[in-house]
Amino acid sequence: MLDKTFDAKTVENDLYRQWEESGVFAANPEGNATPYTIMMPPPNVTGSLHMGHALTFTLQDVLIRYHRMRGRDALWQPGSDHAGIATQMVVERQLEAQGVTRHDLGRAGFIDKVWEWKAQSGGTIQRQLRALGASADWPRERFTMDDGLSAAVRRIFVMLHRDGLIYRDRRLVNWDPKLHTAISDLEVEQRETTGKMWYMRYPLAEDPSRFLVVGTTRPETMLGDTAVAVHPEDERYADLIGKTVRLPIVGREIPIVADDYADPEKGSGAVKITPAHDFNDFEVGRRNGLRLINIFDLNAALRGGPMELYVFTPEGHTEPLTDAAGTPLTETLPEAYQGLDRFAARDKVIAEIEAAGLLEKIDDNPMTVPYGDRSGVVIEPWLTEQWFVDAKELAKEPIKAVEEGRTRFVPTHWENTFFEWMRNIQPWCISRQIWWGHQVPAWFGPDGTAFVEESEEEALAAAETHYGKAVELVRDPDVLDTWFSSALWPFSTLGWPEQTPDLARYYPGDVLVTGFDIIFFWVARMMMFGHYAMGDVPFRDVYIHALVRDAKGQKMSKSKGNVIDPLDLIDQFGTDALRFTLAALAAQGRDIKMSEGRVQGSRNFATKLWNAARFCEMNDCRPADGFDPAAVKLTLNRWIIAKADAAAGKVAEGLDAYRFNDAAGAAYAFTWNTFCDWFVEFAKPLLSGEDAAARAETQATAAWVLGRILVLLHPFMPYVTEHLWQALTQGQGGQLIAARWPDSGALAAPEAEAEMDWVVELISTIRSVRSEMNVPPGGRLPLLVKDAGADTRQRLETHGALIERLARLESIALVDDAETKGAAQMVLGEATLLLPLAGVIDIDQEKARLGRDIAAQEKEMAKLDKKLGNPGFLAKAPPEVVAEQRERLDEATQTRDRLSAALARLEA
RNA sequence: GGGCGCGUAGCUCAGCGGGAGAGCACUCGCUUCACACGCGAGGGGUCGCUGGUUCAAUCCCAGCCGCGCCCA
Repeated sequence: MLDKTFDAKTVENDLYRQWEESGVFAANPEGNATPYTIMMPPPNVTGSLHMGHALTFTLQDVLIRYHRMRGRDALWQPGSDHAGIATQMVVERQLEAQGVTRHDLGRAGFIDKVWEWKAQSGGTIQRQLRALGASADWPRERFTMDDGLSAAVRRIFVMLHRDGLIYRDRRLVNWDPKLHTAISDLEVEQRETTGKMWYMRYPLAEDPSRFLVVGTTRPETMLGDTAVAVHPEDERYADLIGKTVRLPIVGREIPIVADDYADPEKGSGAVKITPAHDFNDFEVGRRNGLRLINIFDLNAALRGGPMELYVFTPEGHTEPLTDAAGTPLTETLPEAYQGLDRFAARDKVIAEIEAAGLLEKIDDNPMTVPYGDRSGVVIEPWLTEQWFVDAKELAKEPIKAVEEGRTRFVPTHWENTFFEWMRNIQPWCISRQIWWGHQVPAWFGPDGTAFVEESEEEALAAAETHYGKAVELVRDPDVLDTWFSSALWPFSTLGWPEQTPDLARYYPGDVLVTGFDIIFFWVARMMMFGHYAMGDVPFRDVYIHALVRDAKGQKMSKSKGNVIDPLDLIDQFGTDALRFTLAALAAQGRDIKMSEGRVQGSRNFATKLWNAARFCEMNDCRPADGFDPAAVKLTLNRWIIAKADAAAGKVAEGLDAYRFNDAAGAAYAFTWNTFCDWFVEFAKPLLSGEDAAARAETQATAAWVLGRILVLLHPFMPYVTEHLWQALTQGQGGQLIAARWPDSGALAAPEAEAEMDWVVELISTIRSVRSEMNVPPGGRLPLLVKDAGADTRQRLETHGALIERLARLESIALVDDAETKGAAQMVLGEATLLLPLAGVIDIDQEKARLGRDIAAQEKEMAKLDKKLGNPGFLAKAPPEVVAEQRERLDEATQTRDRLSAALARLEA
């Protein structure tokens, strides 16, 4: 016997272990079934489960469980990524607590520490995923730093390099002065602030009494200015183009150039150009052949010693500027500035400019400032040599694939975001100046020539060929962006570069499920590398889900203190409740506002289901051997079977279209509002009645429908459904997770449906009037039915017992002409229902009620009359629509007439 | 400034060319033999505003107002 409520805590762990140990999560590469593949977006190894994870992994698990039940060979590939910067920071912080730096340990020693840390703390999220019920193929779990995946990184790096799609270049990168590494554009957060615009006067070299006023938000960079730009059509400055100004403080003579970048409307119309410290200025420098001077060191402090000068090559790259003898040319900053932090330098520059009378004015200026998303410090555009991926070239195939629908975004509007980014993509800086990650497979010879190979041996061999003798090589110390290895995930996890059977079978995946925030970081890059390495899309569909927010719609964040921990919700309401809530709220294109109340509602639903099962158990509703749902006799049973069949169709339709909310809603509505609210109540008289055949059929039907419900709800609520399945079949039904999802559509029964819908309406009508007339809930009344047609008579005959029970009637009688004095009257179809309420009924109240009903019908009639009186409507609307409106008018008219007759009788 | 999305019942949201829906909240009633994490009955909406297309607009189009996100 089942307990009174479902206690999630007592069953979840055991059931999960049972599933996992039975091997049902595993893909079956040897089988004949068509694969269904989802590559789990690998969570960060330092991560722990937050609400966003809970959503994304719930939806993936729903899909995986659904398709597994449909008979597909489901592969859900789990794993995690090594999160280069984040992990290195975590481990460094730990070391710091012991007073040790990574430099004390050395590179190899530090990396050992990271692996130690991973062994201890790296499995957190995998445990939490299990708590969430995630049915991933755990023995296949991969980590981006695994040997195989690392080999894949080296292989594709070498391939891309040979194809010229990876190259080394000296250009501006986003430099994080705290972490001492380059980061990609995507790792830079643009924050809105109100800064200042300082206007400085630069004296003309040939006439120091004349000035050019330049505006800047970063005065300290003036130390690296190599030009001033004005707009070519700006008449104010036309005569100055080609002349030079003398840079204050430094004394450098720099040209005045004409470039569209200078906006005549903005400030003075003249703009200082610092090509080594601003992305826009870099482009101006390239167009105008300007010099570059890198004035900052890796801490973004002003440099001490001599600073090299660079120039642009005709190809747009940069190279050191040398004298005729090939000796690099340098400059040195004024001594007072050397070693100053960038912000201290700013103050000093302004003070000195002001003291020299060269400060024109200072304005407030709304602007965006770049911050490192990991370090939180202001990012410095910095001139340095890095490895880049030619993203523009690699983007071509993915763009085509989306244009041609070979990869489909759901909802489709994310295509725009994807196209927008992919068509304007910049070179991707992939090298990082940290230790934890895949070290760049490049070795440098004595003259700086790079040998890019998969191993040191190959590099040495290549170098020997190149130099004609064996030489010593130094490996590039940098590592690759974590996303570089994550981009290989859809095929590296399947064994690539080996041509494994798994790779042939499970690539490409069916769907990638993720949030929009990593479309660029990850989705786009998987598509680039997938096409490059595999010649095909990495997945057919990309389902982009919403962000989970708090109940007020605010983004959850630790600093706001509004984070809801999914594990707390699981603890309070059970995993099924959390999962069902997330799925039911996952409507396309709208963010999810999570609140405890919603989860509580889902918990209540689980309890409702539990109690329905308990009812079945108490009434000996057990699955019958050889039960054929198409062969049942009783209308009631044919009706609920048809409804269950339709519900299965709706759930499947929802899931097939990634409409999780529709799917969850359909299962919920059928379970609660059809099965529990009506069928169970209808079944009661039969289950306790004398007719053994009817009882047996109803028991078997109830068990069958409950089984269907468990199947339909299993993807959403795996624990309670599995537990009930095994309890109700007493272990004879196997595991629900491995049960077959039903085909639907073959069990429709329109006549049974019409009949039972009529019964429902009859009971509802009587209940409504009882309530309105304040009939005591326990009081049983006789029901008189006037003008009943053949169908009505037959239906009353068939369902009399349950109508009496649910409408609380003492009897049902057919009458020709009834004593209506003191009776409440209702119209249902052709028949009029009378509830004699002599002594109870307030005649005036009843008249008013009938009057309201009549008015409502007449309002409807007026609306339909108007529509049907419109010649345009009759001429242009589809005939079936016109017919439907006519029918509705007829119905309303007849109902109105019967209500009027009832009113007349009351007044007689 | 560019792009995307959203304004429907008190709240959170479905619906998206032909009868305004759900959950929660609210009101009233209920020890009805599965369930008070429940049962029954209700109240509540010029479907942001203004135009247009259409026989017909909450739904399609345009503009406006308000809100959010992304990018510059």
